Amino acid sequence: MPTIALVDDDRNILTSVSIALEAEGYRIMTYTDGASALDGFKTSPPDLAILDIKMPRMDGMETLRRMRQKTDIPVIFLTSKDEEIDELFGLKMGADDFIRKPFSQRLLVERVKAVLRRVTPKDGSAPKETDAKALERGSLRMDPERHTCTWKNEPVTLTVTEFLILQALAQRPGVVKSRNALMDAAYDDQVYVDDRTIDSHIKRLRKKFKVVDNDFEMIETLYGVGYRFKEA
Amino acid sequence: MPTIALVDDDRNILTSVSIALEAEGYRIMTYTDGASALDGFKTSPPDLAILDIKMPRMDGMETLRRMRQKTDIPVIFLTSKDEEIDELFGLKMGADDFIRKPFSQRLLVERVKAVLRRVTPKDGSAPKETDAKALERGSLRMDPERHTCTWKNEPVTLTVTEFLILQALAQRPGVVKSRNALMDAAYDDQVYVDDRTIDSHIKRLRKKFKVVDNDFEMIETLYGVGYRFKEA
DNA sequence: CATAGTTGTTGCAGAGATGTCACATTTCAG
DNA sequence: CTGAAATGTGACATCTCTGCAACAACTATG
Repeated sequence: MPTIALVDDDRNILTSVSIALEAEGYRIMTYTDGASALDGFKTSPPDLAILDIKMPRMDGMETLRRMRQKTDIPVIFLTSKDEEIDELFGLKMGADDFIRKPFSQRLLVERVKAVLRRVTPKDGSAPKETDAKALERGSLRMDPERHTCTWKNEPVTLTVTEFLILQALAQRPGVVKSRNALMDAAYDDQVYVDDRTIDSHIKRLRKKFKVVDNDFEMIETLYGVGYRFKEA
Repeated sequence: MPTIALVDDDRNILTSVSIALEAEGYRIMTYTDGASALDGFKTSPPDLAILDIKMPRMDGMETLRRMRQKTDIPVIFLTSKDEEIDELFGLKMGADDFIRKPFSQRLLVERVKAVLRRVTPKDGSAPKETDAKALERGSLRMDPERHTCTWKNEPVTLTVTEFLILQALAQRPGVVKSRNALMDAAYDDQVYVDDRTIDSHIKRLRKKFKVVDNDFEMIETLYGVGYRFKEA
């Protein structure tokens, strides 16, 4: 069963929503502020996060922004009536849904199900690692639809293979990808190339980024393991 | 009679619009969220989809985004007064029309008819891609109804195929279209032509535009990916 | 039926991308 | 510290993709 993270400074909401969702069989993790939530996500990332948009210390927006630097965990925002403006911004940040307070338990459960259904294809098809979704990781931006890539707003021209490899790396910053994993990301199944080929592409990627930023060091090498995109 | 899919979380709208459109003789399918709509489209694709842009907010956009990866079913968005910004975004995503809430039944029916008229050639042949709405992208103007095309107010005479291909490209500036995507746009389903054929048409398009503007460079080639119309 | 216009295909040359190799350099275990 | 293994790097041959032009088939039209 999917795990759902609940982030809200209002403990009443925390408990009531927990009960409602647990009744549906979901596993719930609760946090009272964005910072600790982000912390918790590191060790045990949920399948879905429900964020209160208005929290002390770090609000929902900021929490989402930081989350998006590392993952694509779907997010549902809890908003008040008078926070409509934020929704537009949230949309841009990659929020998946909004629920206006006050809300019924039933509505919430429905929305949660809807988002999860959308994100997880129910048929047994392998969850596509490489989504056609635009990516933003710190100063890196990639848009598969447009086949564009920018670093610190400077355009970087990548070839198809380079694009796919970088995408696979940037998808999960801080996570090591073996050369085989990168091959899977860049080539059709049944196509096998030498390990060292990946090295070449990494070399070319680094080179291209150094042109626009001489201090570019985002692609790290893990001796004997693979490569990873540096965590923000 | 054409089938129209209606996607909105507000059941009042769902029923009232259904009634209005059914009165015109259309077959209606209703969904309360984007996910189930996409699901339904798989088995029975409609001729037109009307999406509420903020079912939950993201859902309209996201639904369209996912639709556009597979089909070119025309889409009309329902938006609120204060969502002007979204229209720009929606246009980028490839929406065909927008209707502001609140709207009259008569207006809605009119728009639906207009979009369907453009998209569906009067004979029973399969609807091609191409939203037949007049298009204006920077200095480019295309009017499918009149089959006219101008660049910087200078007329450019295009053949049917050329027109369709350019239209597909200009529809979403900055977005790469693979040769296959362009074929889908220009030909009936099940018609396959050589990749190089697209190249030929691109060549002819470029040539024709160069006649009126020697510096015309709007059609970009992306090695190994496809073509794209330069973003404004 | 003739003609002008349109369209799909083909071949080729040039440009670009890619995989591999050889060699330099780094890392790591012992 | 030392050697083996892994990685960085530049060069290069190969392969792929694209632009172009020519051509033949096809279509519409009168």
